[in-house]
This record gives sequence, structure tokens and C-alpha cells, in this order.
Amino acid sequence: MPDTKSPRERYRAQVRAEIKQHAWEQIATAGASALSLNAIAKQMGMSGPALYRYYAGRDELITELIRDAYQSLADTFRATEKEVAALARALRGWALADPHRYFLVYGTPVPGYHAPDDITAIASEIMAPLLDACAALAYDEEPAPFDTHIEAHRQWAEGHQVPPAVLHRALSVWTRLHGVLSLEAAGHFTGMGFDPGLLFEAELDSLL
Amino acid sequence: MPDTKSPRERYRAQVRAEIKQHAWEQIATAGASALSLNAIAKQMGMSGPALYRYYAGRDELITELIRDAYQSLADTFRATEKEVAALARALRGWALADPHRYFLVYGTPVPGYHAPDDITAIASEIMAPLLDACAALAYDEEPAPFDTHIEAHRQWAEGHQVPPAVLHRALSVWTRLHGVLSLEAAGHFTGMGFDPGLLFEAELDSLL
DNA sequence: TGTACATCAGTGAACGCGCGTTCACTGATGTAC
DNA sequence: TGTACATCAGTGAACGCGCGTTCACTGATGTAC
Repeated sequence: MPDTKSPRERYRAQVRAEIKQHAWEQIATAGASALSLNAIAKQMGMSGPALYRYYAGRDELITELIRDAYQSLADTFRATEKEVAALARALRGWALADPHRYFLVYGTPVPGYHAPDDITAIASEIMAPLLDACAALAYDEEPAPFDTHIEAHRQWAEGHQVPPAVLHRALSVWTRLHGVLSLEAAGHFTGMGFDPGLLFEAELDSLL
Repeated sequence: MPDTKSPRERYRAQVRAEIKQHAWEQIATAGASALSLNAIAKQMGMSGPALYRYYAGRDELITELIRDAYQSLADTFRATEKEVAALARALRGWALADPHRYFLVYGTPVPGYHAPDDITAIASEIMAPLLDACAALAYDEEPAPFDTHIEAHRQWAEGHQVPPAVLHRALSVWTRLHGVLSLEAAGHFTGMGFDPGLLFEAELDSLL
């Protein structure tokens, strides 16, 4: 009985991975919009058309890169303790390990690009551990006006039986951490002198 | 005695403005990386090389667009009451009025692009009213650990004699508002159902 | 007011480039008997 | 184990495209006497 994966399938998967790896390097040096199949092929010592054996075109490759980016964050969260501070620091590590991957997920949207359904599914897979971790926090403040609004619009947290204050908190965690991280990754703090990591911790403190 | 601006100078300024206007439209529909001098020329009913009478090249045009984006935010702040809530709402209005202009300032950085000095000068011109407004807030909490760190790295707030808690607050205002705004402008809230404006107000409340 | 000249906006042709993508093909790899 | 065949990875040529940018030029506009 032959292996479920034939040698050819194995090889295909390997070359596809190598293509993606070169694509990431190219994005890191020249930005996502400069991604070029021909340039990748040249870098791999192949002719341009050869890549069409592996990807239907440029768009399919970019979509897969975006999907992989989302998936890697989801995987990171899955491997992290379901506690807000732990998730926050995991997010920061993930973002700074490869800022271009981070920006592919949360950066300037590509005009006209619409994410396929499976990517939005991964997006809510990312939100889930955050909601669970926020549910474990203590809530001693009075409820904010936004809580009643979010109570009425909670379908994005489908399946999570948590009070509205938890939904609110999860959104604050998301936006506050993203605020520091995106400015840091974009280099807007360089030259200001302070340590962005400490500002990140201070913002994290505001959420616990 | 002739006018200080000759008719030719007037005309030049007018055409430069028209070029920039078409550039913005192009950025809005196809993104900043797709900006093309030839396409702008065609849109204006001119031949491509004609634009070289007005801009030395593509880079000079992009740099001027970025400068104008920074400047328009600085102007918006100058025309706004120096109060945190007012500045915050002015920022949101400015950002959502033209998300691509916002992303040109705060979005994914262009790899290899380094802003000229006068742009970083405008950047601190933007920070100034925020610092002043934060100085007018009440501070009843105990000082955060980050305050002592920012006290030691405050050269970016040169000329502002404010306590470290104010520096800290200004950074929090900047990052928290940017966190909500950038995710909203990038469309990450679409499909979630809630009103991003109310989340923005809730984050603003956390800062007052 | 009229003429001679200088300035300069805009044109069209041309350069070289890299892009995505197609196509017919060669040659190596794997499969079936 | 050996041979015949099918599969499929990769090539090279070609297509049309739009890009930034240069250059020598035409012709209109403004200036000086």
C-alpha cells in the first residue's frame, strides 16, 4: 500500500512552501505591492512560467500568504495560556517577529481586495481565546454606556456566553494593543527615545 | 510694480495642485503603490512627460502628498479647541474623511522610504496641541511605572514643561485612538455589527 | 502700440525595463504490466 | 527486473502592457525696447 502522499505530492508541497518563503522575503524588502512572480522565479533559479504549475497566478499566492498570516496568529494564540497578559505578549512577539506579516493582516487594506470566507473564519478563531481570557478578568467598575450598545450587537461573539462588559473589554484589548503595536512596527516611535515595550506593558496594565 | 506672483507662477501652482488632486483620486481607488505619473497625465488629458515640468519624478510627488497629509492634520488640530475630546473627534473626522490620506501618514510604511526632516517637524507640530490638552486634564490615579521611564526619555516633548504623567497620557491618547481608528478605517469592524464611533467614544472616555 | 526676442509649457518619439500570462515543447520521473 | 507508457515539472519564446524617464522639437505666452 503506497503512502497517502505520493512523492510528487510531497515535492509539490515543498516547492509551494519554497515559493512562499521567497515571497515573504520579497515582501519584507520591497513591500507587499511589489510582490512579483517573475522575481520569485528568478530568485529560485527557475523560469517565470514554471510557477504557474504551483499557483494559478499572483492573486492566489497573495491570498495564501494572507491566509497563512492569519493562521500563524491563530496558532500562536492556541499555543498560549488563555490569559490576557499572556495573549497580549504573544501578540506582540508575533507582530514584531515579522512586521510585514503583521501588516498583511492589520495594515493598510489593499483596495479592491476582499478576503475569502475561510480567512474571516480564522479571524474569529483569533478572537475566541481573547474573549475567554477577558471573561476571566475581574470587573469592578461601573458598566460603560458602550456595554449596552455592544450587548445589542454581539453576533460576532456567537457562542460566547459572556456579559457585555467582557465583549467591551475584548474590543479594548484588541484596539489598544493594536494601537501601540502598529505605531511601533511602522516606526513612528523611532527617534522619540522611549522603549515601546514599556508603553505596551503600560497599555496592557490599563486593561487588567 | 508687478505682482509678486507672475501669471506663470500662478499657473504652475494651479497645475501642480491639479496633479495632486488626481494623484489623491488614484490613491483612493488603487492604493498608494499604484500611483503612476503616466496615468495622472492621461487623466488630465496631457502627455506623460509634461508632468516633469512640475515634479522631478514620482518620488517627489509622493513625498509632497505625504507632506500635505501631515500638514492637513496639523492644520486641523490648529483649528480645533485644545481639549482632548475635541482633538480626538477632530482626528477621527480627519481620518475618516479620507482614509487613504490617513494611511499615508499612519499606515504600513513604504519599505526604504525615509521621511525628510520637514515632515518630522510637522509630526511634532501635531503632537504639541495633544500635549497641551493632556496637561489640562485631572490626574488622580497613582503614577504608573511607565511614568518614570518616560521622564527619562522626554526629548521628543522638548519645550513642554509638563509632568511625566502628562507625557504618558498623551502617548496613550495617541495609541488608543489610533488603535480604534486604524482598525475601523481598514474595515476590520465591518460585519461585526456594532458602531465603531461608539467604541471610539468609549476609548476616549478611558482617557479623560 | 508694435516689433524682436526670450521663456517655457507641452508634444511625440524613443529607450529599456519588468510585469503577468499563454503556449507548444522537452525531458525527467513515476506507474503498470 | 525490465520495458512501454503516462504524467507532469520546467523551459524558452512570445504577447501586450504600462511604467519612469530622456530628448529634441513646436508653439504659445510673456517681456523689453
